[in-house]
Amino acid sequence: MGRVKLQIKKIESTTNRQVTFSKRRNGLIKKAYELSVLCDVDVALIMFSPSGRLSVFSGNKSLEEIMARYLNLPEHERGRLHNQEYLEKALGKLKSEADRTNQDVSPVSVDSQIEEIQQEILRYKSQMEDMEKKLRIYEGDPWEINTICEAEYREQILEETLNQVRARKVNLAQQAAQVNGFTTRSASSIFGLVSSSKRPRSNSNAQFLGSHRAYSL
Amino acid sequence: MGRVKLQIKKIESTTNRQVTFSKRRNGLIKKAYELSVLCDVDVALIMFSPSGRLSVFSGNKSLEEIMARYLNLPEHERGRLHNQEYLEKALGKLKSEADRTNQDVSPVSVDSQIEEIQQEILRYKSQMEDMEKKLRIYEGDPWEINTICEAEYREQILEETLNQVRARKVNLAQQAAQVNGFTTRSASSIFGLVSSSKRPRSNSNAQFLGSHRAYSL
DNA sequence: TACTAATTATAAG
DNA sequence: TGTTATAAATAGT
Repeated sequence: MGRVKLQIKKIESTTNRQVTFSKRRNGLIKKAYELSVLCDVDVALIMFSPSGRLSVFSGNKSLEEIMARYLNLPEHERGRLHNQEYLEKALGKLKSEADRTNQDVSPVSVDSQIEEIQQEILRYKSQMEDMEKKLRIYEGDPWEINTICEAEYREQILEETLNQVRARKVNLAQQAAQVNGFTTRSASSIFGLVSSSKRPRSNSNAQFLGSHRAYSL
Repeated sequence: MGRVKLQIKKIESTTNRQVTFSKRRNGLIKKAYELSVLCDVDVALIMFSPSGRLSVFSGNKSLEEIMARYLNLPEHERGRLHNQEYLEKALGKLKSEADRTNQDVSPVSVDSQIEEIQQEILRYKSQMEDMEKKLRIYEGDPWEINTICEAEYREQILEETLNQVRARKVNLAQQAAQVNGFTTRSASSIFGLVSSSKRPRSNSNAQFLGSHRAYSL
């Protein structure tokens, strides 16, 4: 779509590429959004421009949730052939090309756009409900727990978190002790010392897979 | 694009929804592909249909690579506000459009509707920020805590919550024991016994119990 | 699945 | 950034 038909290959002109990126990125996100709403599909979309700039979209479920779901899939279900499938289809289509005629006129239905936005708000709502659910684990009234099993589940999560926080406290205390021991260091080196304290390597990507860990806020 | 303008909301007819999904899914993948080539962008796209069927696209880099890059980003760079960004842009467009076409039929004040919606979005935004702040206490990465004081604060809250949950567990266990001791009771009276167990006056972190109670789950 | 009318996206300016 | 002519996507059939 545009004044001329564009070949699908890297746009050489940098500025042109940037402009096109900006436009198409918005278009892609819009399409992803429409698909997620129209067809009730969970969509996750991540884009990294060459300059490293990140763009992201996800539907009602969070990006992390969708990625976790993908990662938890059995290997064979996340086959690597999807792109190829598409490319082959595209090639086939390429073989049978036809042309058409166009007409214009483009009335704008503000109302429908409003509805669109209202839908978006609904999605916000559902995101919030997600967070509510998570928050309930921590802040929810314990007296509303009705099974021992549920109580133990909450207990376990809380214990885990508590242990982590305690570990961090110890870690911070150690750092403080070290800093006290070397007061001749320049402020900058002290700061470097403090901020560079390493966190233990998170094993595997398990950290992303746990339900309540999915959000790191 | 089609014979009629389609409202962006879930398509009710199942078959219709499936057809639309199939078409738009291909369209979206094609767009993603074009963007990745034209602009040399890494794109990752994951879709889960309601029936659980997976569709996937990624550019030259693998999906896993892109996801890993995303997940390794500093927390604050993957904020949850991208949708909002889109939303606000859409609103802005809407407004200017309404202004441009305000000479034709517009019985209901479109502007006021928009303002209303904007207010609602702001409300959501601030509520979500609130919740995120709270959630951070529990789920926030402990390794981002930078002062012992803060660690102790979190520790205290977690301990309190944990104690409450444990108390509730004990309470539930006692109830279970009682029920076992009186199996001749009618089911209804047992149920009454369980649900009527009194809670001690909630102490301490009642401060948190306000906002999220508004929602029932 | 293929067609076509109508909508939507976007390349160029 | 906003506009316009044209290409592309797609809803209904």
